[in-house]
Amino acid sequence: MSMQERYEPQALESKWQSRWEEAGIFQAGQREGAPRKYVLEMLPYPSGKMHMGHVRNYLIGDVLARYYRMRGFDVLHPMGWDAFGLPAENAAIKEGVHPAVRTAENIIQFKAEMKTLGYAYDWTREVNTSDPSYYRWNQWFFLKMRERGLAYRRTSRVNWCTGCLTVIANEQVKDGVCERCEKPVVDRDMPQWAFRITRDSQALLDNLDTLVQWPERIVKAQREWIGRSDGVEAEFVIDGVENASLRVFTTRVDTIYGCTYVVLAPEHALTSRITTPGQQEAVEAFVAKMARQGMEQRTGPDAPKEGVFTGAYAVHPFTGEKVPVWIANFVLADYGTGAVMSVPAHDDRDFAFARAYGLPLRQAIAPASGDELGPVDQWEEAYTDDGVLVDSGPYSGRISERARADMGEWLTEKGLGNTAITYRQKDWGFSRQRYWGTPIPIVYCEKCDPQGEGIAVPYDQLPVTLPEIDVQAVLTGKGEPPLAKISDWVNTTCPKCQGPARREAETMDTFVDSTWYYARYLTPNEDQAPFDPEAARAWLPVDVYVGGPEHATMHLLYFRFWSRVMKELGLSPVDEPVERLITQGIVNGPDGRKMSKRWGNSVAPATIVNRYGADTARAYVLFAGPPDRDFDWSDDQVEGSYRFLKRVWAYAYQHHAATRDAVHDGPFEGKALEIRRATHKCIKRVGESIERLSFNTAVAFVMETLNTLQSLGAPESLAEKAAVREAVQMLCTVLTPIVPHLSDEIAAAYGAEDFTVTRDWPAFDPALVVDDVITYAVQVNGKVRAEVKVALDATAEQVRAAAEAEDKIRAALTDKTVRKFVFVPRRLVNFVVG
RNA sequence: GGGCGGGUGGCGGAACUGGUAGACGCGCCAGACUUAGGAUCUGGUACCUCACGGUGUGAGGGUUCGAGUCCCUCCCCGCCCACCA
Repeated sequence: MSMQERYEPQALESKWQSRWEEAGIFQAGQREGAPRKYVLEMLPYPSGKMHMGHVRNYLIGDVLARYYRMRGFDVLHPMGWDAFGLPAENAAIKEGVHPAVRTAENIIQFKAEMKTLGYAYDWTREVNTSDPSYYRWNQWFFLKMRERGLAYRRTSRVNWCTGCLTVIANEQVKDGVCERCEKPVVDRDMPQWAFRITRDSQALLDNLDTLVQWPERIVKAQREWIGRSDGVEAEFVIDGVENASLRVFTTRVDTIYGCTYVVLAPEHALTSRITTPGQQEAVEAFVAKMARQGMEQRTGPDAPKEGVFTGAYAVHPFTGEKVPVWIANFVLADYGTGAVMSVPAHDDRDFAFARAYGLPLRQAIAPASGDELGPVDQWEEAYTDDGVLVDSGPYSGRISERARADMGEWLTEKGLGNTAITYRQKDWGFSRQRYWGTPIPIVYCEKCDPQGEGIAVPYDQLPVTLPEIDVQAVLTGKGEPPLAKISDWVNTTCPKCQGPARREAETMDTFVDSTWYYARYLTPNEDQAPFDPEAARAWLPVDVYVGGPEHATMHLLYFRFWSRVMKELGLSPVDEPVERLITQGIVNGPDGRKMSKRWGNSVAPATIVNRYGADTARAYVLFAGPPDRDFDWSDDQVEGSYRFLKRVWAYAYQHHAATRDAVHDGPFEGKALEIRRATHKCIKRVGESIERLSFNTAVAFVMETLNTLQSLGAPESLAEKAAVREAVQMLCTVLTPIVPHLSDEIAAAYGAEDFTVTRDWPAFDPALVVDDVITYAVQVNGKVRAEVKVALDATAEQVRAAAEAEDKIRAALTDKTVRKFVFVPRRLVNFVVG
């Protein structure tokens, strides 16, 4: 095959893309008996256009997928669409286009754009989460989980827009007002569906230790998010109110003798019962104000501490003293018991609150060092460290840690409390008042289900599909949930009594869709189950999962939770869905700011592909820096990557005619040997770089190799020609994970009839990756004074002799005593002189 | 406030296990080919110094024959979480 002089990426790239597709080389499950690798990137929400973050994300997976294939694995590398969601629904409200229509258009565009980048996907497994054949299994999972008590209905707090008269998402609340109508947003308690993820809080926490190939920061973020605290609950009986007592949760029961009052969340069930008539007005006003504020405002970064006295007193379990009961904004109703004991001397928040309201301080802990802190009323801040208990009755003199254990035991014995473990993690509320999502397969029948708990739609009636709608009339973003407006959909018959019933009008959070999609790719057409458990045994867990670190605590926790559920249901063999997680950094604009419309600093992938070709885009994005690091876009560097590819092309072109048929069995000496050495070092280093995800250095090593080859000049002898031919072939081969189109084109020009990615990753010759002459640095007292070249296997004595023969070294050693001679094989020697 | 990253030439970055700091690329300088080049090729390029030599990885200290890398103290930048008792 001939080769043209100019590198013209556009034409050759689409040619190879179609050839790969025709040959079906990226379809998984074709390599009988080969070990398997499942490489996955987080599936995208199909907006109309890709951005550079997508390009980078998929590229990381793509390089690995191609590389593993060359390493002999049967690789599964699928792609699909997280197709439900808010943007399409918002667009529908604004423009009146049906979300399904818009989403379908977007998918076509997005997919076409992805294809221009040459990703090695198995498109035969494409999944669309908005397709009934997919979301029916969301419904199936929901019913299974409900049977197990893992999905339930509860009352919980939502953002209620006072203008739109509807529930809105957190992202739609800006500074306490609705971003659409700018009316105030308030908290409102409403019935919601939730998944009992907290059942597995401890397991999810424990299993983090097994995720050794996850980035430390993600593991830490999850640990923090689950937020286990070990402490005690202690009971405070309300003075003078029949059968009223409250429990506080504390991790610092050792400070309890310093407790001078207790504080409840305004929403605490006891608040209204214990408030004295004199305080009623103030308390009600405060509670009302809190309800108006919404959580954002109330507990935000610089919300001041505010509270009010209820008039009630509670009995301190240890001292029997009566301490006042307050309510305050900073106490959270949904954490611990919704009540805290206040120890202003030893807690920062309590200190600030006590100071603001003139409440008393009492010291209960002294520094273990014996340092005196002075009178507690004059403290500038709380003393929050552990220490030795003081003024703590029988516990005085004990150290904090011991005291905690002893006091917990005492409370348990007296029936005034118990040790307790609390988690920050909350159950996952997943119902949404949206149209564009999975319908929750529940109906309400007043006759069979007067409590309104919901009756499951029978499995054989799944899927409950979304009805056709008049977009303009239904998707208004206002009032009751869209589906509630479709009377012939929402009105149905009760599966139990066949009488009239209403369907649940809420839909599922789109995070449900992304909990298990990776398993759907295994058998995307399965219609008896979400997926075939047999295939799951073959392919799970996912070997490599690539996505943004912003998913640390939501998606990746839901995903792990769901994996456990799938195992319980006998569908999947594994607890943990993913072996190795890679989180990629952000691609910023050239100005260092996040690419966005606002700054006008976005660079569209399509622009780069059109101008330079996909391979340049690929090489640049990989070369720009390590995958987990952010980088700023640089047009100049793109140009540099393009230049590099042109140079590869030029080298191949230049020697094409003379070397493409050159065969030589050896020996290789002189220049031919140099060429081969460069080639084999390149194979070794690129492979090692890819293994450790250092794609930028992989590219750099190929550049370096090319520099070396070029400086060696045109081949003359047959041996040299054969060496150049090998060099070109190997360059194409090791470059194919990075720039696959260029690689295949050059390889074909050199006579290849295969695809480079279907080759085995080349083995390097170990004899060729070490030079036979080594340059040693010669140091005197740790400073480099000279270099010497010696044979590879030179002994310490030989290197020392060579070093001492250097003028500079001789001069530096004159009149000095060599106290020590350090020899580091193949690197340096150091004369330590005095 | 907490957690996690990160501070290395003019810039992006390299140095994987303590061993010649600055690979590779961009930019810049000089030259070649050119009517011209923002095309391509060749050479140079950490800083100070004419040179000998010296100085350099955010600052300061330490360990070591030897520190970008390990230890201690501190400063700055970015991201995430944030009144969780």
